[in-house]
Amino acid sequence: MFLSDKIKCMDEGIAGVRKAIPEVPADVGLCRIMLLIAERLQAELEHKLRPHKLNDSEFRTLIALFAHPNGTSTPGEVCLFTSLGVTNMTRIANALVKRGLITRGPSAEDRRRVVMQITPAGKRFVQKMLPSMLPRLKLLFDGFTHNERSTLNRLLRKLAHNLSKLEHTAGDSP
Amino acid sequence: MFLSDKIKCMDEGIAGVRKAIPEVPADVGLCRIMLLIAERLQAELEHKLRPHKLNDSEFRTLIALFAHPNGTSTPGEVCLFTSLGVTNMTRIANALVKRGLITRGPSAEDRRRVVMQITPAGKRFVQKMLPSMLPRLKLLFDGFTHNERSTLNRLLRKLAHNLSKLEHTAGDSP
DNA sequence: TCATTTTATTTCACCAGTGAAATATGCACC
DNA sequence: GGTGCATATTTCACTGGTGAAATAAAATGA
Repeated sequence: MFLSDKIKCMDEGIAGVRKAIPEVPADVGLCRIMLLIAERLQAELEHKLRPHKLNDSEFRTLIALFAHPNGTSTPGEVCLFTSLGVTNMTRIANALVKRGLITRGPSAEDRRRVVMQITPAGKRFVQKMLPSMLPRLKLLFDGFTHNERSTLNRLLRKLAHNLSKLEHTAGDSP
Repeated sequence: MFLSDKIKCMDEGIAGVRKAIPEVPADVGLCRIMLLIAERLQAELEHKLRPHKLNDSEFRTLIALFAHPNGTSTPGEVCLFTSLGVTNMTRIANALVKRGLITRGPSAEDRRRVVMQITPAGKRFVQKMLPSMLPRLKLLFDGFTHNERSTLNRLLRKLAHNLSKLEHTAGDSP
């Protein structure tokens, strides 16, 4: 089922709810559409990776190492850049090691730490893979003017800012 | 860690990648920000539900039934409105039945089908729960003008349209 | 009518993320 | 120099989504 059909159904559904409980604002539609888009976007990102038996988390991890000086970093630091949970990193790194795209070993300076390093094969993979994703990315923003892109960017960051403020407040007060 | 910090780290990370591979466009940041927002938005939605031992999927299902004539529908139809996979519906319905919020039984007209019906307790739950989520939703769009909301809506739908077009094309051609 | 196809739901095995707790090391302060 | 706190990684049990296949009941049509 296509995303546009899902959105149509969602619109209908929300219209029904708002008829039953009129104080529900139209903004819930905005939220739901973002969730649907994100879901589909994630699927789109994984589309190219699947044939190579990698998922998006693993790819992000690989890219984080790629973009790092010496191609080395530690699990905790990689998680900062990728927004992945540290507890997932063990499994993700295992998978990448098994695929020969990174190596992993104990750190010399701090024996609590582990250093992950991208291998030459890993670098080649990123350098081949990343550009091959760009045409579809271009299509994704097809018809967007420069202005629209920057407006979208601004509005999303504004929303993110509000979300961050919400994180501070417990939220079950009144 | 707050969403705004995650976004800051993500921005840094992408800047690093773009320095290494300059043909990577800034649009990847737009994509990642949407994914981060969606993730956080989902968490926000589930925040209120968690004390009641429901997750968002279960709540959406309940609402779909609530908004339906007679409060009855079938798993397949509910999935249309909620964008949930049919295979999840069995588990979700099981949970809602156990909580006494819906009933489930065989259909009289078509014995392949199952009818799900919201119970009075389920209706009460929705009527109490939904309005209690509105204050935080209001905060979420705090500072957004009417115009900004509709622009965001328009741009997201435009993006969704492009995503739908991508779904048609296989995508691994050149 | 009876064989084929379509539709609806369920089951199952698998993948991926999460929080809490375990483990191990480093660091600071007395 | 040992005690207690902080940091880094891992393990584990649990939750939730997915696709493929099983099951069962219509619908189609020769």
